[in-house]
Amino acid sequence: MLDINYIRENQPKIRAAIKNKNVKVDLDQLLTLDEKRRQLITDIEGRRSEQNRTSEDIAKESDPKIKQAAIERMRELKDGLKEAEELLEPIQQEFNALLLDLPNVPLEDVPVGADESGNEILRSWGEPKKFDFEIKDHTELGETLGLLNSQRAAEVTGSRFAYIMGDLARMQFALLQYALNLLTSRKEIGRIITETGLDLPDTPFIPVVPPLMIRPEAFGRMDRLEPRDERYHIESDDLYLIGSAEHTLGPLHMDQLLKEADLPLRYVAYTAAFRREAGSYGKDTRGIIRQHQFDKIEMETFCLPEQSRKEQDLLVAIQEYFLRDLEIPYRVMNVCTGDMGKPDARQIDMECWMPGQEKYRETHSADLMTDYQARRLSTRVKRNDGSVQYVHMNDATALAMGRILVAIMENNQQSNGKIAIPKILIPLMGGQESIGQ
RNA sequence: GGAGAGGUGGCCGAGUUGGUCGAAGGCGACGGUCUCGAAAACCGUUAUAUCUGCAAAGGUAUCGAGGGUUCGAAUCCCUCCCUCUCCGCCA
Repeated sequence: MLDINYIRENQPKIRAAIKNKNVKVDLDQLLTLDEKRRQLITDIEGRRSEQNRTSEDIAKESDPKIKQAAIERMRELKDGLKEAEELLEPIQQEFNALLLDLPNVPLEDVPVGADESGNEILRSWGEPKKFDFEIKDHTELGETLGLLNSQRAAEVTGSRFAYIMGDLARMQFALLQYALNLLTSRKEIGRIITETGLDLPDTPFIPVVPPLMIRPEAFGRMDRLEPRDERYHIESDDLYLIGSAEHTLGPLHMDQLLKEADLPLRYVAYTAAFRREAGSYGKDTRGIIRQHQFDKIEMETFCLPEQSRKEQDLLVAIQEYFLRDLEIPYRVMNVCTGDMGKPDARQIDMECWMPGQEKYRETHSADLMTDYQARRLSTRVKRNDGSVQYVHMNDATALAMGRILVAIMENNQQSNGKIAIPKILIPLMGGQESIGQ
């Protein structure tokens, strides 16, 4: 949600954001309603003011005649007030709805574009691997080595589910251990900050095991309830399954007023993520690139407004650090206006090279929400000077298990059919160097 | 699932015979006195949102949410939501 004062004063910017993000919201209607709404509010508050004064007079007045006259006046005021309030209500409702529909405004360096093709490559690392043998994609590797069973999962649960088994399952836990070790270490975070040249506190991430279900209200306040088609809903309890740990990490501080000294707050969670993948029929039907359920390590941070941009850069730096450690070729994408999320002010994606598809595929995302979510959630910070501001929020993938496993499997496959375990994970897998006997 | 208690400001916590209660008190935070400095002590300040306004300032709303009674509601009535405790069940 945007600040109505900001909207009034920055109409060209908002118009551009609506257009570039390819959203349909009637800004003129919003502004008209705002005008009407404020007129009515001024009128109503004037009446209330008189009501309050008269009420005090009644309490103090001893002359029964005057008192009776005042009571009569109060009755009149009450009726007039009711009328005015009934006039305001529908206007306020439509106003609120339109306000919530407005997307966040992209930052200046976000490329303008209609869709994925407008995304900008910021940089890339590593070369797409060349193999001197016939390569397999992860599906084939997984089936051959007994690491994936989609057939059985389809029978037990349905399509887009899989059993991840054996050493691949062990690798998932090794990845978890590896990422958690790094993110919870003040020293490591400090090192990444220094190496990246960012001027930020070295606050480590607080590990969290959050709820996997969420109430519609909290979901809505995160602005993630829509598109509802994409969500799993448990009707008996009116709860939704989260599509990302972000969904229950973000509302961790809703309706709270934090202290400046509390920030930044950095959280990392490991959860399953549930997505219905409505409208993506036929896309990525093979393997585990696109699943209804996948495990993900997710970072979510709350910080001071003036630091949020750097904070996002830090999250991106961490993602790159992971991918380099894992020796996976990747590129960093500056996601364009038409492809980014509604609450995002800036979205950076990581794309990993997937030899099985001969393509870069999205594995990570880093979203800077500025104060857009915080305003809905009412997560504020009391600054040292006494002023109150909305915090800025960032969320970013640490490691999305399905896709990162795919990247490792396909990039590390060897001519003998085995999969080399990334060096960084070997100690976490008991010294084992490859998968497949 | 059964029974009970409760939801008040950054936090804790008074206030329920309806008016002068945005709300005592404590803690915290901030400013000051004292000190070389700090602690302690003492003095003072300290909610949020919104509307009008260039500002100064003022108005309005907010005691879980919504509705009702009343000239007037944190206080009374109704509905809903949430939390906690005990019992049952259970990893």
